[in-house]
Amino acid sequence: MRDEVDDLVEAWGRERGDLDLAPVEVFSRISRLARHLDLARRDAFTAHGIESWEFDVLAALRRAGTPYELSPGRLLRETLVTSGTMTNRVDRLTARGLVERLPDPKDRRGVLVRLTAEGKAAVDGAFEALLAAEADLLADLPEKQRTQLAGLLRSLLAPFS
Amino acid sequence: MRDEVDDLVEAWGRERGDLDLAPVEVFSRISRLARHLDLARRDAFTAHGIESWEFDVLAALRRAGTPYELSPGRLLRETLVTSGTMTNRVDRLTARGLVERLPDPKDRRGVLVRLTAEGKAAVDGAFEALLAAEADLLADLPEKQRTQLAGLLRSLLAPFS
DNA sequence: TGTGAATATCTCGACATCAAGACACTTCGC
DNA sequence: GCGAAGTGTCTTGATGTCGAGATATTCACA
Repeated sequence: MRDEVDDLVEAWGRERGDLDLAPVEVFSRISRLARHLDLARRDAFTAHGIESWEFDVLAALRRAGTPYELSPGRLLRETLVTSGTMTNRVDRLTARGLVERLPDPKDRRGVLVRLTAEGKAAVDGAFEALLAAEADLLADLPEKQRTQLAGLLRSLLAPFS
Repeated sequence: MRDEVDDLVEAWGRERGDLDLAPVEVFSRISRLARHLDLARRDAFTAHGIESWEFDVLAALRRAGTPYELSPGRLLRETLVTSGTMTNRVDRLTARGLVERLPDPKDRRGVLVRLTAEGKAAVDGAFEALLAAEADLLADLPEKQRTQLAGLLRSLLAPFS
């Protein structure tokens, strides 16, 4: 079975046969899979009427557990965006009624963002759709190999944490 | 060895113990690795005075082989951006002297984008730096496992091609 | 050869993001 | 307690990308 990266490596090999292209075999596939995955996510979420960035924020709140509240600062660290972006996102999610802003009782500088009942329903539905779509992509991979893959990826990712 | 995704899966497991989170173990790691890799790429390229988007375009031309010419249309398919974006990118690369635009002798609607000598030197240097940085990230992974990982990723990616 | 569909590129307006700075409140040391 | 440094959030301006539309040329076919 051949993929796009085989072509990529072949082309580079023709032009730069002096280089060891082994890293490309791994990292180029990771980048491309991430791009395809983004599109698959987008599709899965569209069916549930939410966008990827909305899911990122709602999912962080959902994972926090009841009462589903986090500060904007915490949210931006979870989702790796800047504060200006998070302000904008919370604005739009508030306008859609999926979250609400409340003053932080412990710190009068601060604000808490809380999932509404609709927000919780939306994120739960979207997450199930995402898992289903992802499970499809993995359907051809036997469980043993899937576990092996997860383990290898973990060993690459762990140094960053 | 534990990574960020172990935490993520643990949090979801607390909240949604009813769901099979196996896909997250694979795809969330792929997404996160892609993000970290982007940053590593950025760093490697910065040392060579070019940006990631510049590399994407220059590398497509470089891989095409002499005379290092491709049409804007071909470039946008290679790099997965829209035509408006490619026009803008070619403008900026032309301003930097890394590529030049020439009329397509075969099709008077068309244009060819050609790598200049400086462009070729820039992309070759940047690619070597990228390979070195990526090799570092793989340093702890024995060759056998690296090959195994590449193969597993290929089997996920191939269906998209 | 002429006509309409397809193709190739560029232009333009909208928009999400980032980065830097402003503002309010809190915390810590004296 | 008082002042300075730190923290948390929001505002603002710049920028890169997308998407739709405009223009020019080529292609298919009658």
